[in-house]
Amino acid sequence: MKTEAHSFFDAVSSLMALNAESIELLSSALKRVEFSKGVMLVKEYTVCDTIYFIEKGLTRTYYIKDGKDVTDWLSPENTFACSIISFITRMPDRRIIETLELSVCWVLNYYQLEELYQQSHQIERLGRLLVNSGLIQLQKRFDDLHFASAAERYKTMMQETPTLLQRVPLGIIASYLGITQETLSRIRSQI
Amino acid sequence: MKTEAHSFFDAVSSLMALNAESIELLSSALKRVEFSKGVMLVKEYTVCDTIYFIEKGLTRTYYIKDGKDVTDWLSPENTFACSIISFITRMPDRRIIETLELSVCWVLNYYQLEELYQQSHQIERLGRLLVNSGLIQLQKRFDDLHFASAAERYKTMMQETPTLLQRVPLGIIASYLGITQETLSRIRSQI
DNA sequence: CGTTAGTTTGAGAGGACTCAAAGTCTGTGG
DNA sequence: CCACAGACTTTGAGTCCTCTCAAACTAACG
Repeated sequence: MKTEAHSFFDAVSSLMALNAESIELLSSALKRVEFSKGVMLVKEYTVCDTIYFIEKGLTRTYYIKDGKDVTDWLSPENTFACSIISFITRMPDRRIIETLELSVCWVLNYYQLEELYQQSHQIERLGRLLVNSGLIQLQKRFDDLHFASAAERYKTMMQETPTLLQRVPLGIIASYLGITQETLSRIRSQI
Repeated sequence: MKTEAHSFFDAVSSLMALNAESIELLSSALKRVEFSKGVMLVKEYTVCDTIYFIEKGLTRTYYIKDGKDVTDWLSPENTFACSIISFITRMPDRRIIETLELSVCWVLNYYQLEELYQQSHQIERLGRLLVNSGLIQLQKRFDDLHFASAAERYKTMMQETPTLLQRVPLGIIASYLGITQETLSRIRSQI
């Protein structure tokens, strides 16, 4: 048995309790990998075969729209990074994932995960619950973008993920919030 | 065995093949209900205990933000309607679901579904795949809202769901797209 | 045929954008 | 330990998109 992936199991324990067999199966599928800052984990227009659980560090998922850099998602420690549309549909996607800091990840391969789903009802359930929680997070960000002003969105982020604001460059935060960096700078100066 | 829920099984067949047992289990859990136009299926600030599969008709999910009506989701035939955050988290949510047309639905109760998940690995898998496809739809709308102009969003909708534009009042479409109805009216007059 | 729901049009205000330039911070090499 | 380069942030001016408020118009329904 490999080194136990503590942080991964800690994180998913809030969703459900796993029995020894499931832990064993997952442990042998999870691989620990370290990446230095600025490494591209998923390339543009490729099929994403990997889920990254971030034990330490930070990644961002972004794409290029009309020559401009759009930050889709930020994944700090104890969260997941994945080019989710590509992972699910098995089609290439424009999303790129890169590390913003030196990062330690537990990686899970698509085909291995599919096998685990076949073998284990419990892991299939865990998969469902993980997607559930992803859906909720996305829905919350969607609501925020839907009818909140730039300043409201920034305030939401100050409440929800204040640490990210200190670790991530302003331009990336701005794009994550759906505004320009000049606008964000001005919002910030008024608070 | 109850009347078979043809349209439901047709819709999910693209996700996976179900064996006879799963079909039997789901059939006995699904209940067919008709609602006239303008009926509230889920009330504001309640826990949503039901998934609605729309066989015929149309619902919208919306909430009131600062006294204004925000349309979150539209569910035409062969899609699902659910106050998803509430359904998953079991917490009350501001989202309201109402019918916009006379509608025929197959309804699935939260607790019955949980039982089915316990009993059947295959149904658990179906649940996971359904959430997957919900996540993809939401991600696409999120992308659209993130860095596309009002006109671009309208054009996307013309491509993706043109029939909705003819069935749903302009004010609701506008709010679904995250703009005011006056702006949408002006965009439309320029095309 | 009147009432209500839905849509369009107008004028003015304001938020966010673009382009441009000036600061500020930080790490590295001399 | 300083100086400089490159990355990041702020500030300014002008423009444009979208909003608000108000009013007129149109369609649908009982």
